[in-house]
Amino acid sequence: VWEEPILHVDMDSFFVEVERLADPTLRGIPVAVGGTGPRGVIASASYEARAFGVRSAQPTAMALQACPGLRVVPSDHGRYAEVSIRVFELLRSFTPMVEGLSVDEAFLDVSGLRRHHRSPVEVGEDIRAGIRSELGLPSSVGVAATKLMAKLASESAKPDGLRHVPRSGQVEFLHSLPASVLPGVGPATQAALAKLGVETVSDLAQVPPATMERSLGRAMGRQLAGLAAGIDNRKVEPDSEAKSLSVEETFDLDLEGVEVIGSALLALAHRLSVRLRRSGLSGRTVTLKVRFGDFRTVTRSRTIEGPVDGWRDLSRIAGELLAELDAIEPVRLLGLAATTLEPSSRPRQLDIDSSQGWDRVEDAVFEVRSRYGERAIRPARLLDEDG
DNA sequence: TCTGGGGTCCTAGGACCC
DNA sequence: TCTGGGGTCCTAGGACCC
Repeated sequence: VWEEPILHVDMDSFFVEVERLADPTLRGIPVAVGGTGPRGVIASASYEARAFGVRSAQPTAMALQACPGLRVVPSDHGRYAEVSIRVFELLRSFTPMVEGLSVDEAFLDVSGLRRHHRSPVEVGEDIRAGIRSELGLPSSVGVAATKLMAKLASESAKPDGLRHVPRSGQVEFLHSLPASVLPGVGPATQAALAKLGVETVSDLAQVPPATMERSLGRAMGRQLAGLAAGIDNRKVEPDSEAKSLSVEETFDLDLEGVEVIGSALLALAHRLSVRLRRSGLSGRTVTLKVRFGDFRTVTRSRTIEGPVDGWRDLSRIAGELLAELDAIEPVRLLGLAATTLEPSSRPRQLDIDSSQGWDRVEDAVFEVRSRYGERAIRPARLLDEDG
């Protein structure tokens, strides 16, 4: 039986490397992928750019200050999604026990591969070689006994490397690290931990679990107490169903005026509807998100009896939720989410119903769009905006 | 330099039911 | 007349992750 059967596979600077496949002049220089507008942020930075302090989630303007020669490439998520599908196909050709964490990251349980491989490390090297030869992309792999250790191992293997953390050495490896490496420990939790005098994982291991639960909450306290002690029983769970679908947009300039805001909301409803229908899903809960000029952010949601996936319904509910807010200007961001998802059945109604005519129109519109692209047909209100 | 977009999970309060 | 405990659902906000 293999002692360390968990692999964490993580693509290196994924968006940047996909862009480099298409444009080799981007190799060997500081490059970042992200928003190029006035409010853009960096999504992925090359290692050459990281040497200048460029980081993901950093405002693009700030990245350019830090690294004046930086090439910033606008992101193309459709293409990254296509490459991601090929990466996951390759991973699943090794084992079905693949749990995706994002477009460029996955856990694998390779326990079942003992007949064909000498060790989990050999599986990891085969995976890296496959991603390199079939897709032309670099990746890093962590091999360990648990998810936590495998993830930390891949992190320390980057870029383009593999690290194996044997079960016997894992506590020592873990305790030397800052507490912020643990999953769920971000800025707020870090500050709470600092009040308890905790900086490293070994500090954390000294704190009584009851104290942790009191200052961090029940779930987080329990989880961290366990992880610090090296206990991580989380299994690799092959992919589960989506719980929400959402779209949002930050505008280059804050929106003012109900007409303008209404049009923007309609555009979002339309985008969300397309994504729901492509996924064959409908939502029973619609959530409107509004970020104001001062960055204050509020959400308003409504759960309804029958699920919706059409832009007319989404737009109407979003408009009603918007009307419930008193001061709505200026608007920096609008977002729309569908949750409490269920598969769309969309049975044909035989009786005459006021919604039927519109359902048929939406079906026809959907058909044309899926054949000619999203922009082929849009609500008339959107035409003067971008088309 | 000024803060993206797409997600997941947790908490807490209130409504409602048994 | 006053007071239960538990479970589920809904809403809003927040932390976190990539």
